Amino acid sequence: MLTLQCLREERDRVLDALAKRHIDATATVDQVLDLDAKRRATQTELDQVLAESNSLSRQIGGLMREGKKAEAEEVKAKTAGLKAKTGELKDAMDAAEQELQVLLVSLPNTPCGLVAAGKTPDDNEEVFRSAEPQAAGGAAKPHWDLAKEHDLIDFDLGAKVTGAGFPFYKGQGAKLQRGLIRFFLEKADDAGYTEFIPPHMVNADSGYGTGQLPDKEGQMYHMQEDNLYMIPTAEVPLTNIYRDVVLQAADLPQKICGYTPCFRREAGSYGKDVRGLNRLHQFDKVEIVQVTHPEESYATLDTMVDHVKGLLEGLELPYRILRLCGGDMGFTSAMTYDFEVWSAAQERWLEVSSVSNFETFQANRLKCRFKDEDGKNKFVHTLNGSALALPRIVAALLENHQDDQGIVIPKALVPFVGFDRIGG
RNA sequence: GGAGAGGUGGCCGAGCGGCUUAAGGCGCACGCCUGGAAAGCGUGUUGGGGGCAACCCCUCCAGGGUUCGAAUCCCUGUCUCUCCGCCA
Repeated sequence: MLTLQCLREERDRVLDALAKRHIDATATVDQVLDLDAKRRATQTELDQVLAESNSLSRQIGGLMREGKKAEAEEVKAKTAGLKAKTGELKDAMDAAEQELQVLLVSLPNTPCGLVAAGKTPDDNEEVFRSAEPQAAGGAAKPHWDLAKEHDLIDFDLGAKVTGAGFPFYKGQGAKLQRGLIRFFLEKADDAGYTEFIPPHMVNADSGYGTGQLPDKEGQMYHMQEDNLYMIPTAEVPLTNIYRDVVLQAADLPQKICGYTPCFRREAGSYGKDVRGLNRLHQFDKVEIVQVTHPEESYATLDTMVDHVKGLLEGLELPYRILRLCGGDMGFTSAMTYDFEVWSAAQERWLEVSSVSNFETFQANRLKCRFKDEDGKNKFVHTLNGSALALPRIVAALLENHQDDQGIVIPKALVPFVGFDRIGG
């Protein structure tokens, strides 16, 4: 959520930035500023009435103590009408505040200066590309065939037991999952991230804190009975650790990570690129999260990008990095880098990681602050990144590292999975 | 699921409907004292909002209610703890 202060002081900059998302927020922002002014005027008036009411009550208290009952009754008469008035003003305040909140929550984050104004994924800027993918020349088998051939993943069984998009991993396929998770967690540990195993369900406050609610309500599985949400990413429980927290400047940066399964309804995307591991309702992911000083966050974003690069290089996969354009960026992000790996059989790029700086957008909702040099509480910046999401990595590993007999496991991964090839 | 107890500042811990605009202690910060320190003394120490400012308002788990006045009384919710039941 954008801060009121920012809208008040930098209205034009905010509007320009939001224009990169192809949103004309002029009407909304001006309405916010109008409501804000109204709210403040009402508050001033309310404060005056409350001050008078408090003062009279104190007088009555004093008189009662001295036993001057008649005089107390006289003062009491003066309080008539004050209550109705405070009630009215409070209602006006609440109404203005609620309206304000609805509008504020509807505004996405402002893209940072480097972000281009494009509209579609085609307008994303490629900022890095690894060694060229090998031209398979149509010989490469798709991962769903390889998975079946080597009995690694059973999609039909998942469909029977749960539904489409919930596969079973078997034998070496299961070991590969477990090995990849360990590989990613060890690398995060080496980079100084503290590991957490968070809950896989969260309450509505947490969903709101990281921005899934109310914007993406329909994308999460909801347990109606207990009003809990299955996490769509570890970002939600991990970042919400910092909800309602005031940190010391010396505590920054906070670096944490965690492995969780992720649950996504993917409503509205049926039939689109859903073959094999391309799009699942449940998948595994290791997430890295940092909470930083506002001046450090973009340098931190670069180190997180480097971390993910290191992982993909360890897996010897061809990949590229995109800086998302305004039109393709998530609601809460100020800048996002997407990582895509090459699918040798599908002959297209698959997104495997998204690394974002949210600046104060989440911190404002989370009320996560730190005490700055002057002892004042200021909002931190939050960042996160997938490091990494498993299914498409598995797809790319199978497709890119296949040979005549089976699949070669990249050297760096061998100690974690416990074998150096599948098949053959 | 049943029964009971309880949520007060950074922490501990008092709190009779009005001298509580939250006692006292610990911790922390600053100052005095000291050759330096400890002790001692003094001052400050939740967060949010309004006002150019003096200052004012809100904040004792959350939301309602009673009252001129609520940390205190009533209702609802929530979380924690103890016991019983069930259970990996």
